Amino acid sequence: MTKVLCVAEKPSISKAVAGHLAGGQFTTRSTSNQYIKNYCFRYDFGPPWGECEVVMTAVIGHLTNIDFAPGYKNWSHPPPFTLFDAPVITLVADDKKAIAKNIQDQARYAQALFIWTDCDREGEHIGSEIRDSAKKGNARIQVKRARFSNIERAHILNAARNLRDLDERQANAVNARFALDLRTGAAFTRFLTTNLRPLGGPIAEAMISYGSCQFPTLGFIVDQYFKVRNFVSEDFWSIKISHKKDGLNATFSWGRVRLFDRPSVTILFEKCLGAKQAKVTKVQAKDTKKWRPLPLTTVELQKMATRFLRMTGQQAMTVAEQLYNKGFISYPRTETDRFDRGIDLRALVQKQTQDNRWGDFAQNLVDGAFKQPREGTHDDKAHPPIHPVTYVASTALNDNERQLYEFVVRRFLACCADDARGKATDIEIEYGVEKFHAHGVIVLQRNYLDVYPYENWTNSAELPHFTLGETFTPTEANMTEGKTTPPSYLTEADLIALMDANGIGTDATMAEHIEKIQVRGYVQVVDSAVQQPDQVVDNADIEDVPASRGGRGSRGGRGGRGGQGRAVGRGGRRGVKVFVPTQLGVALIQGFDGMNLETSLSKPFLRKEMELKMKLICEGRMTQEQFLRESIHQYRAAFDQSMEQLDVLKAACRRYIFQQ
DNA sequence: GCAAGGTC
Repeated sequence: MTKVLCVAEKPSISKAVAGHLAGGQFTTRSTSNQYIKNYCFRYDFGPPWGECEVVMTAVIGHLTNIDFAPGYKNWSHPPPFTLFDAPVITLVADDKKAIAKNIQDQARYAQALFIWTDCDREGEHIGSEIRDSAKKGNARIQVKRARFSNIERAHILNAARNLRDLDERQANAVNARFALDLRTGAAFTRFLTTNLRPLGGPIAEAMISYGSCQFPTLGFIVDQYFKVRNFVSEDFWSIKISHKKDGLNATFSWGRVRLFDRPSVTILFEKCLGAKQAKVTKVQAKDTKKWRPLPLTTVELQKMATRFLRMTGQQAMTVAEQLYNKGFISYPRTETDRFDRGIDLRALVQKQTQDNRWGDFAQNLVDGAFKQPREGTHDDKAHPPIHPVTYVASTALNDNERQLYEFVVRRFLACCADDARGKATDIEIEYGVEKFHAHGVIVLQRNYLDVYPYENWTNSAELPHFTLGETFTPTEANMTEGKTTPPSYLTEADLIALMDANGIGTDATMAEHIEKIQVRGYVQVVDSAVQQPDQVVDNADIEDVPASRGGRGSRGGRGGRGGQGRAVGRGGRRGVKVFVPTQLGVALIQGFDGMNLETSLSKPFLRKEMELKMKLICEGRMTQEQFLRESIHQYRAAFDQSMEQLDVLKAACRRYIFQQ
């Protein structure tokens, strides 16, 4: 009988797949790694394999790592620039040796190796590592790969009958990234650390690292810092009308919103008052709805956890992993925001009916209110959206686990419920020559909102009844004045959103990068209520520094970030944690920006370009060698310029760290 | 002692 070795990317998958293939009939053998088990069973893979004796096992992520050859361990000799073309070696990490050995040993007895790693780029690369280990034990072993994106039984059985080949290109793309990140990271880190430490003071013993993800992340925070500091507040004036009728109040806002010139507003306001009567020019009532949320991705989970659960992204991921490892929720690292049609969502909803917090809501879904969730546009083809897989009572969980599990469940139930529905009314009036409008919503059916307290429909005010052509004298008409407010610093949710939009890091690593730049002393987390108040137009010395994205508060300045932020009052949001750069963080970004490198290291573009080139490798339109030649050349040029202009960097450090 | 990517 054909003997087959199956290897998954993580222990949980090997267990789940073995369970499906063996139909529960397998024997378990432990290995010398405490997390890895070998599952033995029989399975018919169909032609050409037929009935096989199977050993199913796993790795724990990547098996190997790359490093420089021994002659390049010293930080100053040979000089860092040599790292751009120093020889690198691939090694099995110490803590992975037993895992690699297990695969090598098992391969000896097998005619075929079936790889069950995640179906993404990293998974393809891990597959190639598994293959290399297996071939050390059995050079002639045949290698195949299963393609699957969830661990539903039917899906897994289908994958087992339709084995493919490993995608060498994707593995190569990952190889290329590894090599480039190592060379650039090590070269710049050694260069910065050895050259800036002599300046003394707080950085005398600091490790000053560069990384293709940590620097752009720091860049976002420094950018925002200058946007806040360079913000110039402007006075504006507006007109507000309100009218009481039938015991209800309607507030009308001005068609021009606001103007930055007081005399003009005064004249317009007086014209309004002179008209005495306002006339209703439009009455529109229409059905409206507030959309239920999309299925949950990692990025969204982190954003929500930092906003509503008082956790950092890093904590949220740790807790999510615990819940996943205990079998309560699905795999927590996913970019996918759409469920495969094959997944039995109703069955998952059913499991939640026993809870005394959301059980009734779940029961109502089961009884007919269930709606197939909305489908987002992201699909990593490796994992489904995050969802609860079994019910767990809150008493079996610790505080953080309970909170996060509750969020995952509520989010899932909200996805499977109907949109909230309401009636929106828009009233437009003319008062003198000026137009004003009022908008009101009445919520008719809360639907998903009943199970999802993280959202509400708050702008819902019921308007009095108006008829077209009706005239009235407003109860109140006022000229108001205000000041544009500065944008606020980035919250962790903002930062994660920026990283996501710019392709910095992956779902699994974003939180780590944010953590890293704190550990390095580049940024700090502070309470926005403490930081915010005095951030308007002080420090004339940096007045001339252009904020790179968006610039100063524009006329009508919305006080948002990138156009999508909430307008935040001058006092900031009390208790909200925000990121501000340290003097070192500002010095590094200003220093690098001051050197005017052809390719900026503090902006996300370089990383984006690398992602693009990795895609080209995957599509066969670029080779790994070509990628490395071009990218290394590019970074090498930036490195040479940095060496030449080291003084600019040092000056920035002196200026920001020593205030000279 | 350096990166970023897996996963425990």
